[in-house]
Amino acid sequence: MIPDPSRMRDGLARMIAEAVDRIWGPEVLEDDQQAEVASSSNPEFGDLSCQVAMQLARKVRTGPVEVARRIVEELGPVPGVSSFTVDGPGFINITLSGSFLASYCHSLAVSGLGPHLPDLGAGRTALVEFVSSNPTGPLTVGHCRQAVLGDAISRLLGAMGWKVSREYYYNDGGRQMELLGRSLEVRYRGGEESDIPEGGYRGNYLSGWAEDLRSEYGDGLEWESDRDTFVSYAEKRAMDMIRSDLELLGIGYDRFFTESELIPEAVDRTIHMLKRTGTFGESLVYSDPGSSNKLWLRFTELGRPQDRVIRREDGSYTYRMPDIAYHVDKFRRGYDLLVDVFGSDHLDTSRDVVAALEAIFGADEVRRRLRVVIHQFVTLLCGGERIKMSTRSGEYVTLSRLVEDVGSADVTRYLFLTRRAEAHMDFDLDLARRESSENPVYYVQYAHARISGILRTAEDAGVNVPEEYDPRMEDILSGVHERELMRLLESIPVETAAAAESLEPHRLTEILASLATGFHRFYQHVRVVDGDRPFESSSRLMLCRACMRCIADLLGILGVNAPRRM
RNA sequence: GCGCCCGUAGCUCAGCUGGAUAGAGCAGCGGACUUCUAAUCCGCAGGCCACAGGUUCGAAUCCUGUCGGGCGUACCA
Repeated sequence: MIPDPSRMRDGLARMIAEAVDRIWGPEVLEDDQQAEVASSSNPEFGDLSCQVAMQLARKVRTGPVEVARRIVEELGPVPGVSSFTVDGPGFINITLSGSFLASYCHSLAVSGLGPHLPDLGAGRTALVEFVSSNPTGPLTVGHCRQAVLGDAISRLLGAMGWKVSREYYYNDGGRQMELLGRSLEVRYRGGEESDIPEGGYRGNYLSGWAEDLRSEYGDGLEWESDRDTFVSYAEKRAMDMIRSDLELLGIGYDRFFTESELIPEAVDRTIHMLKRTGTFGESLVYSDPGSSNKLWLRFTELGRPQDRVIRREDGSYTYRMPDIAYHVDKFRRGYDLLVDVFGSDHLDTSRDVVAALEAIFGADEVRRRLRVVIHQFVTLLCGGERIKMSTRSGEYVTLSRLVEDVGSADVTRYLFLTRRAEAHMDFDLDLARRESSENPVYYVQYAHARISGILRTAEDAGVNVPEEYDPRMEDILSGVHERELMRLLESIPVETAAAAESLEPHRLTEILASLATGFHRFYQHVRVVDGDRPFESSSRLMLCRACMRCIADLLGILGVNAPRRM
């Protein structure tokens, strides 16, 4: 059996729980979680630790240190563990054996991180919706964060065994598109700035489209008769622009889903469902007292702050309604997991959508299958100035401009992923550019490139990593620096799984930084390739290769390249 | 006003389903290249974890309140 950190931890937790059962009886532990075995914070406390003794002390009326001692005594020797100690207020600290760590690292070196990541998805399907910006102009810095976040979450789930699809949903039939078409038409006929309607779009990109439109269709188009041409042309150009912006970051979708694919059947059906689900015999949907055509949804009945109009006087829907119908559609399509990635400006709407879904499918079902990630806004600092972004005014920093200014998709992606979604983010453009040689990304990539260099040197010297693990390697890797690096590698699969479970890709940047530091430190102290000592070289090379595979695999999950030379 | 998010080193941020001395990058200061890449490493300095209470054997982490900042509070999306 391949040595594996996750299995080792689970196994130890189970053994500890069983030991507790044998000593104090099965009713003492509330659940298996209580005996959880986690990474130790500090090497002097071993590799792993368990704090169950401190939690049990009161219940079994024994001091925590004594509780820990009895558990350790009951455990006896465990394969893969070199020692158990009781430290501090009652921690059970566990030191893994050199052979366990070395053979695990051999597996990493040969097969990479993949086989050691827990199969959380187990082939189940997930749909990740992100960006979903209406096609009215180029994507901005704000979308950039969401794009990178959604893509990284998708990759992360994919790495954990989920079958992931990415979807972009947009409204192609609403008032916004009408305004966009109208704004294009003004440019097309060479109208004045003041002709652009209230709420219309003023970006320069529209002039270019207008020119192209003229050369394609001539200059005889009229708003009254060719409305659809203007609108659909604008939509097409806008979506082309969005797609190519996303491509700059290496982001693609499995499907672009438009609102018109829903209307009218799906929306009507959804309204029907909501009508039937009212409590106290009262429908969730009710007509406006002043107009039979206008419909309200009784959100207050669902614990939301206020009722909302879902269908206007003229029969068109407000944005919440198709959004709910779209989510119903996604539920119906049978995905095991739905992930929505939204900016904080959509929080309120999202809550309403979730409330409506709970009314239709039941709260348990929704809680089990839908997870919403809300990220905070990005403030762009440029020349010490804060830039407020707005697509409509035409004043904004576009995603493509940003990627160009930062100078690299890798850097852009990585920098956006170093903060957790809920944290506000100041993105200092000057700093991103200026620091680009001493950037956290390059720090990590450099570790990868350095190891690649070692591998090249090793190849020239005829040193390689054997296909099969050789138990004698354990002795070579017993030095403090080797040991330290193996300890670090041991924690990676578990940490990665935790990042996936919480949908927090930023944790991978933390893992990568510590991995790179670990390697750089190791490199400083240990010579790997030594022509006179082939077995030593090969053993250490194995460790380097394990490290390199982990870095490459984790960077891959973030969508960042792992260069072999820098 | 109400709802959600945030407040940790000079700056940007990790750490938050409670645990053992609070971390990183940048900026500052001082060291280390005859070496598989110095885009590196080592050291120093820098903190009432916004504030006040509470729960606990134990709180940056959980609860309450206060003060700051962001977003939302549309028959726009």
